[in-house]
Amino acid sequence: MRSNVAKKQLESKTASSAASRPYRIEDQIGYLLRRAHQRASAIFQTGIGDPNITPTQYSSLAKLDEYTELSQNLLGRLVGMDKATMQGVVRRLKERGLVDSRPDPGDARRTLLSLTTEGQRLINRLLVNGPAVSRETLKPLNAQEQKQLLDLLSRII
Amino acid sequence: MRSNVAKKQLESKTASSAASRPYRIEDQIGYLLRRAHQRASAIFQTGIGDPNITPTQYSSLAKLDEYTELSQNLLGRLVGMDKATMQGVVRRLKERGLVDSRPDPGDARRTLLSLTTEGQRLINRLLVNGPAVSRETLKPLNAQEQKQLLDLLSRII
DNA sequence: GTGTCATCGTACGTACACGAACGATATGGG
DNA sequence: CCCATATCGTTCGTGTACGTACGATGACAC
Repeated sequence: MRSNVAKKQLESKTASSAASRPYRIEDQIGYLLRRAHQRASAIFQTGIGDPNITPTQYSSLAKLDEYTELSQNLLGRLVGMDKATMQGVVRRLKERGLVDSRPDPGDARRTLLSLTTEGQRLINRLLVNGPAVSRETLKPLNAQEQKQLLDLLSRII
Repeated sequence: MRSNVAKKQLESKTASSAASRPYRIEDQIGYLLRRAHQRASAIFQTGIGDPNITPTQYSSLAKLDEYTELSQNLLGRLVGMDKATMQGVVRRLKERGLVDSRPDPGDARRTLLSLTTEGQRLINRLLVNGPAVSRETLKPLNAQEQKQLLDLLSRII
């Protein structure tokens, strides 16, 4: 009841200014990002070619393919993951024999990660499907809009 | 080694067509959505006014404020959450005394959810901060770009 | 060399997110 | 009325995601 009064007051107040519309959850950037990320993950899972590989695992394997050898911490920074999160991702990849680790000879705090032969073989295969997954996710937009969306997203990160 | 050969072949192949650039993880829509969602969540957590309320809990409380009473399943559809995920969110909100439930008199499968007095008071307070959180998240973009991003995101959901 | 401070990896707790399986209930066709 | 089918909510398992705290190591000042 108190809220209804408050809401009505807010509505009449904002209705007068054309620029600000009423606050709706569905129009908020955080909500839209959550939903869009959900859909992208679902498309990834069905299209990447291995249902047991997650988006974060895929990013990690792809970065190791690119750099050959990386410390766990640096890998985390490159793929935008917290070190605590990275720890879990790496542990699972090691358990599956996709990633190997050895102590850094120059810095005893570091663990150097690299792909195993099997991990190399897997990421080579998955990378083929990557473009199709992105294409499917962006399908509702035309080429110019797709480019724009990627640009806008990278600017709010 | 095998991958390096493959990568070079891919590069030289795609370099010839101007439209398709080399495949980089950082430019993929899924990766950008994950990073953008991370940042939005972080801003939400520090700005919404209660560090113990998560974005999904906030959406749920806001929808209950809007509709007064909803079944758990319908609430899940309105905020874009799986029923299994919804179950955990609702359980935590009930444990904290923010949400109440009663059996649907007309359908014994359903549970009707509503805000408690405390839940109503909390969401009224948090909704005040909602616009500032969205504003901060979109800060790197100008007004037209902000509008465009919201439009593009809603179209790929 | 010693103390101070930062960095790296680990461990624990909390909270999404979803697939799969399950039991209870509802609904429509026969 | 009865059965097939669908829906609703729960439970289990796996995997992010992050805050916090911790111990080991490294870097640097003094």
